[in-house]
Amino acid sequence: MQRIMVVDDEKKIVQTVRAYLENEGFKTYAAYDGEEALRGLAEWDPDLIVLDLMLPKLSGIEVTKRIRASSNVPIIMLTAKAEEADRVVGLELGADDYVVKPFSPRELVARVRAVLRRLDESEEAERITRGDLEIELKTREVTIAGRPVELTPTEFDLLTFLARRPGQVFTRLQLLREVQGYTYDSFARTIDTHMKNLRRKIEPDPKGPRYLLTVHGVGYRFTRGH
Amino acid sequence: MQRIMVVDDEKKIVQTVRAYLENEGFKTYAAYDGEEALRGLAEWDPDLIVLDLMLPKLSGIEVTKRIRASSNVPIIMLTAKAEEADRVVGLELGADDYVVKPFSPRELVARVRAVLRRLDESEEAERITRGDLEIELKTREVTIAGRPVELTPTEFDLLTFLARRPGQVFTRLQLLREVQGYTYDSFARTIDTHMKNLRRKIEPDPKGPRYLLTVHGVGYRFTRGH
DNA sequence: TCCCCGATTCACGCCATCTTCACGAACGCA
DNA sequence: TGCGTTCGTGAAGATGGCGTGAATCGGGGA
Repeated sequence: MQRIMVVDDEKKIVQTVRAYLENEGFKTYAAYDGEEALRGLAEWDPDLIVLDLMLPKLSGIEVTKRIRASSNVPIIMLTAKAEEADRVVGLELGADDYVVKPFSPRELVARVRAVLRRLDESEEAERITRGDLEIELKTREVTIAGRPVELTPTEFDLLTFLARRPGQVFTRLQLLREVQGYTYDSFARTIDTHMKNLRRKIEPDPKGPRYLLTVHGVGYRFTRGH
Repeated sequence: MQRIMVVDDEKKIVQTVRAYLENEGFKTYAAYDGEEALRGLAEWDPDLIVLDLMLPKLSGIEVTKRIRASSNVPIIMLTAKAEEADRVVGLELGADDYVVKPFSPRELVARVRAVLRRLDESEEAERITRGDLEIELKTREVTIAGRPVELTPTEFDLLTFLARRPGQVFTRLQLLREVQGYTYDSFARTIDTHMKNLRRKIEPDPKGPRYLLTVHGVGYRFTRGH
């Protein structure tokens, strides 16, 4: 689960943003001024920081500068319309995106997802190899022990998502959200069917899966070891 | 790291554009009039120039003319709507693309990437051969099993883009952007029609395509292997 | 100005894929 | 071991993506 630190001196904003992020499956932390933000970075090691530009004690700009001295954690800035010049400075200092106040929490969530996704695409290879399983991302080709396997779009996305994070357990709802955008009014057990179909296609013995493991009472995960 | 020179007399624009480009991993330089631009070219040897049309001392047109006297560096022009005539002159003089003010910095960044990528590709091969299909890049001639095929400009660009990257899957939006420059509100399924027409022209059996393959739920790709 | 060609948009029918559902099997706790 | 819960599965139905022909748009040339 990805960890987001929200930094703003307006408690109400922090509260709202956190609520939305938590609701989307992120773990969140709060900081209410620049000093807390820097402590929070050291202590929590968040995967992304949502940072207000106007902060007591240390300004957002200053905080960004100090963060960048030691870390590449992605930063999304919250700015008021009037602070355009500062926004530019923020980008120069290495903020990854910004959102103008007043913003809709949904938009912020979308940006957070976008930045994290962009990052993790750019960081990672073009091929995932896990034992006999190979996933070629650019061509969306999958082979098992060299033999090509035909997957539907959803199957491919699901497999790729899990195989990127071996060992990590996801609930059906999390997987649903990953795989079919974020519509939460669907039937979680749809995932079961995709798993069945995936197993049929990639598991030598679908009854005793080597790759796609069930975690009873929780969800699924891709095998850790091999 | 690629080097971009930004030329505009409005400091604010230069500042914003540089921030965005830097943020995307480019190294940037600034010039605030035509003379500085020419000095900058000699001094910094940039990989691409973003050039405003309206400049003090030397106009953008004049600057372009002088640059082209000695260099093939790609140029992207910034123009106001009203300067349409000049834009045409600019393109005739060898600008590689233009962006109309007011523009979104993101769009400009996209154009920069596109021009650099295009360049990069054109420097490689002069002919693409894939099975019976031959694409002559300089003359834009296409033959299938030796028989010449008439393609429209868009069809040619689309086919070439895909054939350069066999196996790689692209969404309709990616293809649209490639083929018709950057447009934010177009209809992705336009690509379907181009595909249909292309298939009609180059596929022996358009119903069972050998070259241009559909990836259901994702987009299209040129066949890998054969 | 009109004409023509190519690009774009649109509507519709078909079919791959996704979703839902029901029921029996497997699991895990006491 | 017994029982409630969760999971696997096959099949049926709903969804939505794709191919296509045809209408419309738009720009360049006669």
